[in-house]
Amino acid sequence: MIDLGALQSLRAIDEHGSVVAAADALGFTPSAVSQQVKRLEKQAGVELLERVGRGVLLTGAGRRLVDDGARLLADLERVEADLHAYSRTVAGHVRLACFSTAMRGLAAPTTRRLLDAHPDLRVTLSEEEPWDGVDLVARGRVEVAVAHAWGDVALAVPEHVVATELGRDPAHAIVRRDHPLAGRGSVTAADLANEDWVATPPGTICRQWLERMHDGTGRRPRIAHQSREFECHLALVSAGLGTALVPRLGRAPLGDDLVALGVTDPAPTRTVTVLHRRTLAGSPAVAAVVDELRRSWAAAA
Amino acid sequence: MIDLGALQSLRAIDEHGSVVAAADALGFTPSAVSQQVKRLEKQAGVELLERVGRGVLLTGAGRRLVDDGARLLADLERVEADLHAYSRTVAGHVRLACFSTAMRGLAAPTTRRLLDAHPDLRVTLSEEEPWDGVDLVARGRVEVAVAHAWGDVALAVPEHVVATELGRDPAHAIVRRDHPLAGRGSVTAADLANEDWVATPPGTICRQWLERMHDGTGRRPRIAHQSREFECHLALVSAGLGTALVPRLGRAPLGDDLVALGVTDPAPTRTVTVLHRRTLAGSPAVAAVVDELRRSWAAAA
DNA sequence: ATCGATCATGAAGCGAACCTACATCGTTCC
DNA sequence: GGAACGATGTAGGTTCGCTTCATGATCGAT
Repeated sequence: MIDLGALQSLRAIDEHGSVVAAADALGFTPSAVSQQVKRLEKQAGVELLERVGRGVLLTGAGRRLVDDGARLLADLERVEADLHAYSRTVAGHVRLACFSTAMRGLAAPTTRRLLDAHPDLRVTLSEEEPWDGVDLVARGRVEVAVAHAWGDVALAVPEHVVATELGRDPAHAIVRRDHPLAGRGSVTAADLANEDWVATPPGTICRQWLERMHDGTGRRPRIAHQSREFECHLALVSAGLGTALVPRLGRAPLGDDLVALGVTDPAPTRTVTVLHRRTLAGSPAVAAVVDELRRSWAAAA
Repeated sequence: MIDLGALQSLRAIDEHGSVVAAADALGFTPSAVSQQVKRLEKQAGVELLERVGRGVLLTGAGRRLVDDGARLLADLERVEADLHAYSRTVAGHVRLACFSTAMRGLAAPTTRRLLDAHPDLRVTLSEEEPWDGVDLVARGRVEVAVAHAWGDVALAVPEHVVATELGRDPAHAIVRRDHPLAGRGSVTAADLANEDWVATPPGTICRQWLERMHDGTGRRPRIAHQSREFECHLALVSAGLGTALVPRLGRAPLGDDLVALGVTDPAPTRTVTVLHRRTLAGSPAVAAVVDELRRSWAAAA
């Protein structure tokens, strides 16, 4: 790899016109500068200096190297300066992991605003299963994650990760307007014991919550249809094929034929939290992302 | 200044996920990699790694440095590769010094063609007094110069500079169509002994030649008007204010009212040469510039 | 809960890299 | 032709950086 110290010396020779002057400017002896260039020539396999008279001149390759290298050295200084300014500027690359509905309902508009407000900020979104969020943050694969936990169960996070609660996101029972319960503003879990359900696949958190909701009734929910996408749930309900339990966050607008019912006893709500490593709290970029997520949540509520 | 070796180590830690794995990949011991990062932290004044569990993770500043540094390291490799390819590609920066008329008549169109043919080539033109050309090349201030010497006097060049003759450029006597000599295809210096001259200022090469042309006649030329610009000479001749001795190279098209007369005994011609350092002959960029100049000259002749 | 394995990092020592001092050679100017 | 100047070799010493070894901390398994 090219030695940047030697490259600086070569540039100084070009700038000051002689090895002596360059050495003088750099605080070295002329011999040192001469040896640096010789080493550079050896590892590059090209002649860089040419003796003419009692001085030296850059060869073609030498000039080329100085021209290109000047940009390189300038870039290096810029990187160094940026690093020093790191704790004062919102810039750099923040990776943000979200579960599906938070991606649609929260992260997408938030990121749009962030990029508009901070031109030097780069945000990369990735959709991840909610239970992976904590791990991704803890292992440093992402800077920020949006995760959720159903009900009151606090999210278990390692000591070096900090979780900020955004708020609670309720799930509503979605029924057709011609459904017997459609007129009620809210219903209890017991009211829904006999529904045919459109559910997410077994093992998903939403599915588990649907089953938990039936714990008090003594029977299992009747799963008539299943789909990963809540958009499909709405379509199935619309077609009169069952009832769906759909989180508010990221839910598409309901058609005129559908009604969302609040559910209580127990209330199916999930707690949405933002996660980041404790040390990254000092990063203005991470702080900006977390702040904007909180602001977006508050604005939507 | 940031140590690029340490930067590579930091990147390896990010890539491989641990100090041990990074050291393994780089052929170092884990201790060495750890110490490199420590040094980097000290000189940057920022924490770059954070211990979590029995491993490490990049801090915010660390990630920033790795992101920015990756581009830097890639640039460095590109520069190195370009240097190795130097002797095979027409690229880089060539500075070309020209005297005024060669700039207009030769260098401008030639450079246009060069840039079109070689997108990675950069050419910088500078107008210089002709007698400076040799010096500029010899001292490495420009890569290529176009110079001229009047008559048969060969240009004196140092041993490490090579001069390539492009050809000879005649000066014509410019007279009005109603001038008594206008009908003759060519005239002798003696024919012109009684003209009123439009000349360049004293000390210029063109002025010297005008005086030399009168050596055989036993008298000095009558300088009626003087101007640095040959464009002005033509205008003055047009206005019937005298006769001008104007080189063919770079001469603007003559109006219908003007006639150019060839001159002999002695013939005022200058030899135009291209100059470059001997070692730069190996540079494809310099070779391309010289070749194209020769081609342009041949095409114009 | 304990032991062993894994990982990062410190201290000590050694080797190589790199700079200084000095000498030499070529060039230029007086 | 000699003196000054500039570049570059050589020898030597200092410093820097890697390895070895030891320590502390954490995680997983028995």
